[in-house]
Order: sequence, then C-alpha cells, then structure tokens
Amino acid sequence: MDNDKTLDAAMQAYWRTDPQDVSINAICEIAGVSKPSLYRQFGSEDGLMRAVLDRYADQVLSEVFTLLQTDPPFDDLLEALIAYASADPKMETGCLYYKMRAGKHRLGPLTRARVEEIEAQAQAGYTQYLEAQRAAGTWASDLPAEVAARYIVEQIGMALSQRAAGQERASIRASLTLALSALRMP
Amino acid sequence: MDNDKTLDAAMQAYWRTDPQDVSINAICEIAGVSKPSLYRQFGSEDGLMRAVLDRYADQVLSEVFTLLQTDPPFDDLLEALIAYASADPKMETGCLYYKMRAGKHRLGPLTRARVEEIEAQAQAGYTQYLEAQRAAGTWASDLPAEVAARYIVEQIGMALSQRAAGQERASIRASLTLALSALRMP
DNA sequence: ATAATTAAATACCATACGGTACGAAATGTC
DNA sequence: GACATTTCGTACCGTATGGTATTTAATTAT
Repeated sequence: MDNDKTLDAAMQAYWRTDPQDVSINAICEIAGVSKPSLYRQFGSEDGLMRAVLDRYADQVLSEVFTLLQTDPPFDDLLEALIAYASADPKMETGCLYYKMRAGKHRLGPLTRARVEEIEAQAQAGYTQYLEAQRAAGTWASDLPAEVAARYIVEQIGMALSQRAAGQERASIRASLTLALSALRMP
Repeated sequence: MDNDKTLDAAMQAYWRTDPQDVSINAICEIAGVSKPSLYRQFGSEDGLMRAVLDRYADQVLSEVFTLLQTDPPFDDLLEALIAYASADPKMETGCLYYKMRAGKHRLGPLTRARVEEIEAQAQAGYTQYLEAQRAAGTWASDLPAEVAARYIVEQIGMALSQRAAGQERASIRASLTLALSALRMP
C-alpha cells in the first residue's frame, strides 16, 4: 500500500471541504485503499488526521515559517501575508490547519496536540519576528509583540476561512488590509 | 406538549455547545419530549433549528439591532460592541447565530435561508447606521459604509467565536479593540 | 357510559459511522 | 514445488443518527 498516495488523497479531501465532513470510508474510496489497510498504517482516524496535518505542515505551512525567518521588512511581510491569504490559488478552499483549529474540540488527542503545537510555533515565530522588527526600527508600535502576533494569526485565519466560504477575493483583501493596518499605528 | 419549553431547551443546547454537536435525540431527552411529538411540531431537524433561530433573533439579536437604531455616537457604539462581544456573560459560549453561520453549508435550507436573512439585515443595519454617522460628522472615514459594515460584522463574529473557544476576555477585548480602531483612521 | 376523535409514546426503520475478525492471496524461503 | 509468513480485503460488529408506523392513552361528543 502506497502510504504517500493515501496521505495525499486524505489531505486533499480534508482540505477541499472540511475534516469533519470527510469520513474514513470516503477517504478509502478516493485513495483506492481498503479500510483495514488504512487502519494498519495509521491506527485510527485520529492517527490519520495527525499524519495528514504533519504532511500539511511540511508541504504548506513551512513556506510561511520560512518567509518569517528571512526577516522581511514589516510592510513587505504584511503585503505578502495579505496576498497569500486573499489571493493565492492554493488557498482557494481555505487552510487545512485553520479548519482543524476551528473544530479543535472535535479532534482526537493526537491531532489536537499537533494543532496546538503549530499554534504555539506560529505564535512564537511571529513574536520573535516582531521583536526583531521593532529592534531594527522597521516596526514602530507600543503594542506588546505577543498581542500583535496573536492578532496577525487570528486575522489571517479569518481571511482564510472567508476564502473557504467563497467570499470574493477583493472583499477579503480589503478587510484584511484594514485589519492589519491597525498594527502600523503608534 | 409545551412548544416554548422545547424551543428554549433546544436553544440552550445549541447555544452552549454547537448546533452540529446536538442531536435530535439529545434535545428530546433534555426537553422531556418524545421524538414524534417534536417532529409533529417542527417537521424536521431543519424546521426545529429554524424555529430556534427565529427565537434567538427575537430574544437576543434584537437587542443589538435596537441599539443600532438609536444611532449612538460612533465611539459609543464601538465601545458597546466591544463590551458586548468580549465581556457580556450571556455570550460566554459565543453567539448561536454566528455558530450557525460558521457551519452554514451543513444547515438545512430553512435554517440557512434564515441565517442569510439575518446576515443581510445586519449588513443593512450597520451600513445605514454608518452612513448616518458620516452625515452627522461623528464618523470621519473615506471607507465605503458597506465595507466598514462587513468588517464590523466579521470582527464581532471572530471575537464571539473566540469566546466560544474559551479564550481570555482581556485578550479578546484587546484584539477587538485593535481591529475596530482601524475604522477611526482616515 | 359509550363511541369517536385527537394526542402522545413505544418501538422500530434505513443508513452511515468508526473500527475489526477472519479468510484469501501474495510473497519470500528452503 | 511445498511450506511459512506476511499482506490484504470482504464481510461484519456495535453504535448513533434522522425520521416514522403503529399502538396506547387521553379527551371530547353524544
């Protein structure tokens, strides 16, 4: 049985619609895999979802984390985030991570733990980035970096969930731009 | 069979957790009503949810709409909205309307239609209010009123879903204040 | 008091879910 | 070629869901 092919199929299915709308049966069908095979590989639905989320973090989220670590100027970062969340075709059906996060209380323990791990990682990444920007004088604000970091994470998440809901890109872009512009004020 | 008592029980159950996590069976149990009785009154799960949403609009949402129609000064309105979303004990588990809206694609046609009706009503209400405020000189911004209206609706929704997720009030208040402050800029 | 009508609940569908026991097929080993 | 071992899939389990047919209880009319 092809492990990667199964994970890809599951990831696409979870991502396109929503993790809680995709049953194990459906995944088996689209992946062309029998149910016992899938359970032998991943142990449980929770195990599968966790493996999918790992893969998603590797293949998709890493891009953003990498961008953060190059310490782009604050305005560039905002512009990149806005473009990413409001227009990137990859995010046309939203972000799988944020979808899982939105339904966190329905997740199994493995997947939930991974979601919280990513949450902490994102929070730390943005905080660190913002402190560096403030030190460099490219971000002038008296806001605590943690607060701003949380704010960014939430606003991006909102934009991505709006994309999942089919809202128009221009409207999402306008809202997100407005929201993030609040970070530029003293 | 006591119609109001059933609706109240269903509303509380849907509201406390999430509409999609409460089964008809559970509602029958907590309302002390047999399933056929419930179906005789409301026809279907969709019918029940729609009736519940009607009741919720009447008992809860109307308060906000009423406030809007008194045309309070812009800053007062924002302060009231922030307090309402981030601290009102009634909203400790979030807002039933926003919960339904978040899972719109899972709703039946009746409930979905009502959700969209309320959405349009809110959008129109805020837009009208903002235009009045602009005319009165209490809101100086070159933002289209529709854009600002949509923005407010979304930000309030986000704050309320954060409350449902158990986030700290102070943190929610900080984020929401930051987000809405963007509307004061020219 | 008895018959007719209405209200209600028990007990049941069919379906879909996550998960698994067990037999069949394929693979490797000598 | 024959045996041991591992891989795989059919067919099933228990449970929960939304929804209903049918029987029982309560009410009303006469």
